[in-house]
Amino acid sequence: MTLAYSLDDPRTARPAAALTEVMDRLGTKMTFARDEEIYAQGDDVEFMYRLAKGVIRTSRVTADGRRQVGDFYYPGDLFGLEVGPDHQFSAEALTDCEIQMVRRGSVRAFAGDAELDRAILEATRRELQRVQDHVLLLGRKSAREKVAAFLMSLAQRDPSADVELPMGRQDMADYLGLTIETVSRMLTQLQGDAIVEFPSFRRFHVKKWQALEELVD
Amino acid sequence: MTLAYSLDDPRTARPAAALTEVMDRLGTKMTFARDEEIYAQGDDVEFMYRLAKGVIRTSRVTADGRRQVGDFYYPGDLFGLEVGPDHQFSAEALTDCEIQMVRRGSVRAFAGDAELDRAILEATRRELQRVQDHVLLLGRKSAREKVAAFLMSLAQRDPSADVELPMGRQDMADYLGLTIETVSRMLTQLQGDAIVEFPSFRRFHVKKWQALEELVD
DNA sequence: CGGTTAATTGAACGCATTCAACACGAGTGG
DNA sequence: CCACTCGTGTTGAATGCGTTCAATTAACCG
Repeated sequence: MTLAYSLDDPRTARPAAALTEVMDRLGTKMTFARDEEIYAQGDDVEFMYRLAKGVIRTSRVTADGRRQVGDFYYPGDLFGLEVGPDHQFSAEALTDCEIQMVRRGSVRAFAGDAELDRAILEATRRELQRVQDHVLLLGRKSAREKVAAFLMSLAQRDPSADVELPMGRQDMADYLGLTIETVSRMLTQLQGDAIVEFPSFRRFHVKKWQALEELVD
Repeated sequence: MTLAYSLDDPRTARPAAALTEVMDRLGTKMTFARDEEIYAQGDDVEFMYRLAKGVIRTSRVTADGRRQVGDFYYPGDLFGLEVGPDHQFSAEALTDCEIQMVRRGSVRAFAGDAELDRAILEATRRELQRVQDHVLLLGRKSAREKVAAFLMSLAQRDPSADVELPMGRQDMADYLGLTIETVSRMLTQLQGDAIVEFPSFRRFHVKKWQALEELVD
């Protein structure tokens, strides 16, 4: 039932079965290497994408070179759902990726299926909600809270003991509206307070969930 | 044709005819007085709304009282398109308003009309794009640039010589992720540079479009 | 091992905030 | 018409958070 689906946490929700199925049938699976670009800012919007393996990042760059990371996408996530005609964001593979791609036109032609349209709408709505949370984070949170919220969201996605950070500090900074130095300082600070622990640069685990939650909202 | 429609500037685009028509047929027109609440954060998502007259603001407040304004809506705009089950934002009338309201269920029942679903999807997509622009503004722009971008967007909406500001300084600040004092300082600064002029607190016009554009991107 | 990139740390700076005082405008009543 | 008040906006001075610039350290990879 589609309604119950919409109640899910937008961070972890998965696209509706109808959509997944159609994409598998009509689309192509492609692989991208680490740091490869999937589409560029300004490209025509031609495809819909579902990430099967790996992690990707969307970002946009202003005329004078400032970069804003839109979001990070994990296996199961749809991305590239832009208004078009051309991409406002670029998408790059953070790790080696497998991506199911399907032409928009193919999906549209196959439609008439109201359930399919609904699934795309649901995916767009979840995207909207995530972006709105991002707005709150950028507009009204301190550096410490931003970094805490970011680690929290990763830890929620990946419930394993040790959470992997597929992105570097610069990506985190550009997502959070901070500099790498500030991100780094906040990470060591959170570690100093024994709230999280970093066995290596790209790996951490939460030690005090409650303290982290209090920082986040 | 729906495709051409999606190419429009999301700030000024209007909902597709199909949707407008259905909302008029099935909905009710209600009036709200200045400062009245249309729905509250946490309320069930029951309706879709189209603003007929006036200006409204959506906002959300964190547990510790920090406020983030989501957006401002003008006549013709759809709002309240949230993921549900309950509103993450509240909506308040900035001026006396007339609002066309229609139950989600009514729209859904009337559907089967693929065009209708498409129209809602389009509206959601435009909303998404606006929020994404908001992210860029909050994450990577200085106070001066934020205020300039805000005035710019208002001036584009309202092509008349004198643009009215339906919102107060606090609303602007909470939209831009700043304090009222900073907003005020930037306004006087932009006025000092003869880029804009304020004949009164709630009214301005652009004097140097080019200088303003350069500040915005 | 070096050589290279990424991350951390330190110190000085600057933009936006905070706290406080002041100005302005609208509304009310004498 | 003026005096008073209240809400809203502006301005000033001091503080502080995050940035900037620079140096150092750590990880990765041949």
